[in-house]
Amino acid sequence: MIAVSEKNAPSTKNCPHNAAINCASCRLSAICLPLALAQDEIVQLDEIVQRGRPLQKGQHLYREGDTFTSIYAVRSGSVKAYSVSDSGEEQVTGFYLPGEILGMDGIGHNRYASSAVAMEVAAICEIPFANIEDLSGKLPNMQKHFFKLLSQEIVEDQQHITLVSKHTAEERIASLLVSISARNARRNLSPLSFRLPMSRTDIGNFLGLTIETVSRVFSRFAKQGLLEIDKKEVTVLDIDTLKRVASLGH
Amino acid sequence: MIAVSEKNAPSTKNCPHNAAINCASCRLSAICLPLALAQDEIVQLDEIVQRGRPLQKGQHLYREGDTFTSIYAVRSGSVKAYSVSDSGEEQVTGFYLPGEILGMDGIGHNRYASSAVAMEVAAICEIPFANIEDLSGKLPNMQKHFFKLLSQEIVEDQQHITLVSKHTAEERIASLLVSISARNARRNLSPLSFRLPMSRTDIGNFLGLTIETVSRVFSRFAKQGLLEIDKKEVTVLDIDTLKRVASLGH
DNA sequence: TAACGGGTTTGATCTACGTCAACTAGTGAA
DNA sequence: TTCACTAGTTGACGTAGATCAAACCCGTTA
Repeated sequence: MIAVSEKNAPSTKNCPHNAAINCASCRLSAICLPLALAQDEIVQLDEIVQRGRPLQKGQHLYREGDTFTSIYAVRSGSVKAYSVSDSGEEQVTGFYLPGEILGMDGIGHNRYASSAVAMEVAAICEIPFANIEDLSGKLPNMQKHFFKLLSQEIVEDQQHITLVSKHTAEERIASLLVSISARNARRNLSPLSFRLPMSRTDIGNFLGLTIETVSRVFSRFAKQGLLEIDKKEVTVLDIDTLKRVASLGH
Repeated sequence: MIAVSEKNAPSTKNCPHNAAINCASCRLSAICLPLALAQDEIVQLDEIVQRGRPLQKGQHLYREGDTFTSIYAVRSGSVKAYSVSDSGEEQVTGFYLPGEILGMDGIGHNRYASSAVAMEVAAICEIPFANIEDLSGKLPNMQKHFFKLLSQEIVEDQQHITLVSKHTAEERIASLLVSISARNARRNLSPLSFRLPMSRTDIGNFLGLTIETVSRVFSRFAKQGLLEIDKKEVTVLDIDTLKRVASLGH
């Protein structure tokens, strides 16, 4: 909500984080919401999308318990979602990169079930959910796409359950690296050389490991020649082995 | 698909598993799909619901990879869903009791992402998804309800991730027991005395534990006077402590 | 220049749970 | 009755990863 309420503020038009004026011309259109829509339908989507000024690192997009109003698409930068359980411990529930949608956990109870915070400067598109519901009633493509999106998130979460409940530390971390690599490839970025936007603490929390274990596994992978890692900068040297480790049962 | 294709076979009309002829008169209507619909809308839902002959224990409702056609509501008995990863190991993804909906993981890619098998004799309602999409386009209540259902499953899966990645064996098992107890209460069954429909193996798999650990924790809970357990028959003696253990951070 | 603080790495030790193995209790077949 | 088979329990022991503890790195501030 914060910092994304104003539409198309003139002063931000030339900022790289605001390059897209509309969905049709957005370079992410092939992987983001427009993906499933026809040309004329994208225009209708475009009318309900609100583009705000970029979030700074550490700024929240929404907080757990806030009244649910909108879902969000990442346009640039990256966002992490996390929830805090009754017992007070934090659980990182996801990392969101450009073209990815977050906030859908709020639909079920009209309150966000998690908080979302920028891990670096990030530009976000806000899409009010009431408008999505309207549009979904009119455009079968839109309805179908949202059913699919939600369902896919269920499947991904279930795969993540398998990952954290049945796989070793090495498999979990290889899996995360392969996932980020593939998501970069989708955006035509290098799948072998990239910067991890999240801290070791976030990685550990997301994967159900301690920060020390994360650090040790990175070191071990480097020693084995699978990758080079300098702080957050990763260069994958042997993606095939990494993929094998990632999908190894044990 | 198997065994649920024929509609209202006359021979099953008097079977207890076929007590409901329609959604409006079904004793689960308050917790199942009709929950969100108006009287006249339930009639429309009713027209697309297919009620089949009961599944026997061990029979599959659908299998991972099958073309997605329908979602299912449990009318009696119980069903477990599980998926098999590339690496071959099984992951139990959920247990479904009367009034609960399964199969929604198939929407995303037009194939079921898991298999569903009856854990005991079970009556199932099949609802073709194409009809749900049609109806959702016409009835905003229906669309809204399905968005909510899907979103709630996301939130539950994320809570399950927290459970298996951050909680001890005792907390996980207490949590499962409290969940089953609450779901029984919703159906006006005793929350303190019930039969677990699933095996120790299934419980362990679902919670990311071995069968031995499950067994030991049950024994420990019994020794501490929290419950009595005889094979699958559970009597909860101290639900408050059990709930405390279930939501304990550590 | 030093002092500070957050994020990260590395080593030493501990522990919850997994693994392996033996045993019990049903259940059903012949 | 015995045999076989499956599900569950219990005990002894091993281990992956947690915990505890130092130290390091690198901006920032004083």
